[in-house]
Amino acid sequence: MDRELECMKTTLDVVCGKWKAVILLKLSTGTLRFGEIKKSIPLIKHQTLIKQLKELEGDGLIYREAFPEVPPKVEYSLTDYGNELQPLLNQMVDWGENHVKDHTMS
Amino acid sequence: MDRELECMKTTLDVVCGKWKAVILLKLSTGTLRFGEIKKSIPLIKHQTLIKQLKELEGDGLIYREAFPEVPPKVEYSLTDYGNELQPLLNQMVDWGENHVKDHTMS
DNA sequence: CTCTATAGTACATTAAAATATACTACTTTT
DNA sequence: AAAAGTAGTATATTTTAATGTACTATAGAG
Repeated sequence: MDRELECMKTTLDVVCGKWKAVILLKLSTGTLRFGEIKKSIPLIKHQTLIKQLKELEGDGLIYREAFPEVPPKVEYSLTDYGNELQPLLNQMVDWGENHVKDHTMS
Repeated sequence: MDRELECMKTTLDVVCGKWKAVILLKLSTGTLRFGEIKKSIPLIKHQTLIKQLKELEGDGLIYREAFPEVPPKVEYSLTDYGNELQPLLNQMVDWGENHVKDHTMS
């Protein structure tokens, strides 16, 4: 088919959840616990975060490590695969930087 | 709030429709008619394309020019604003290039 | 003995996106 | 006179994504 289209679609499918790129961005500075991610993205809903983390893990972009403690402790970090997204993430921030205006969040 | 998050969200909201980035990519090589875009993205549905084009136009990323002919002729092209997305679009293709595998389209 | 803290699960509901189907306008071609 | 071609509109339906609410486990603090 159309190789370029196929490549674009691959990226699009992996990165374009409502908050996925934001989550990846947060993790790009290092490992974070579930609660830390949540706090750093105030508008994300609990269930939504859980779901997107699962999908990102399923796509091999992030790594999940659960510690057998009480209360539970779970750390998330980028895989090498996910790390390769960094230039893209930065580019996204850059474009937004120049075009964010009266953009209201939801 | 969090500036970086806000910028990322701006970009995410504008680019992340199911086919938006693909449409922008197609237009990045020049003006195309509605039917040409449609043919170049075989899996996109008629209504979906119409809707995404409208949203892209509403977001100021593409320009729509309708010619008063019969049958109708409508051309789409990137605005300057949309053109600034090119580095990002290329980056998306690049990442996909390295990670497209058994990716099945839908 | 009760309360707090964390990272979930389970289930129901709502909202949004995608899809399907049918129809339109007007000119040119057959 | 009928058919084809383009870029839509209108409407209904289905699919997917996002939310909301309630509940769980268990150690340590008080």
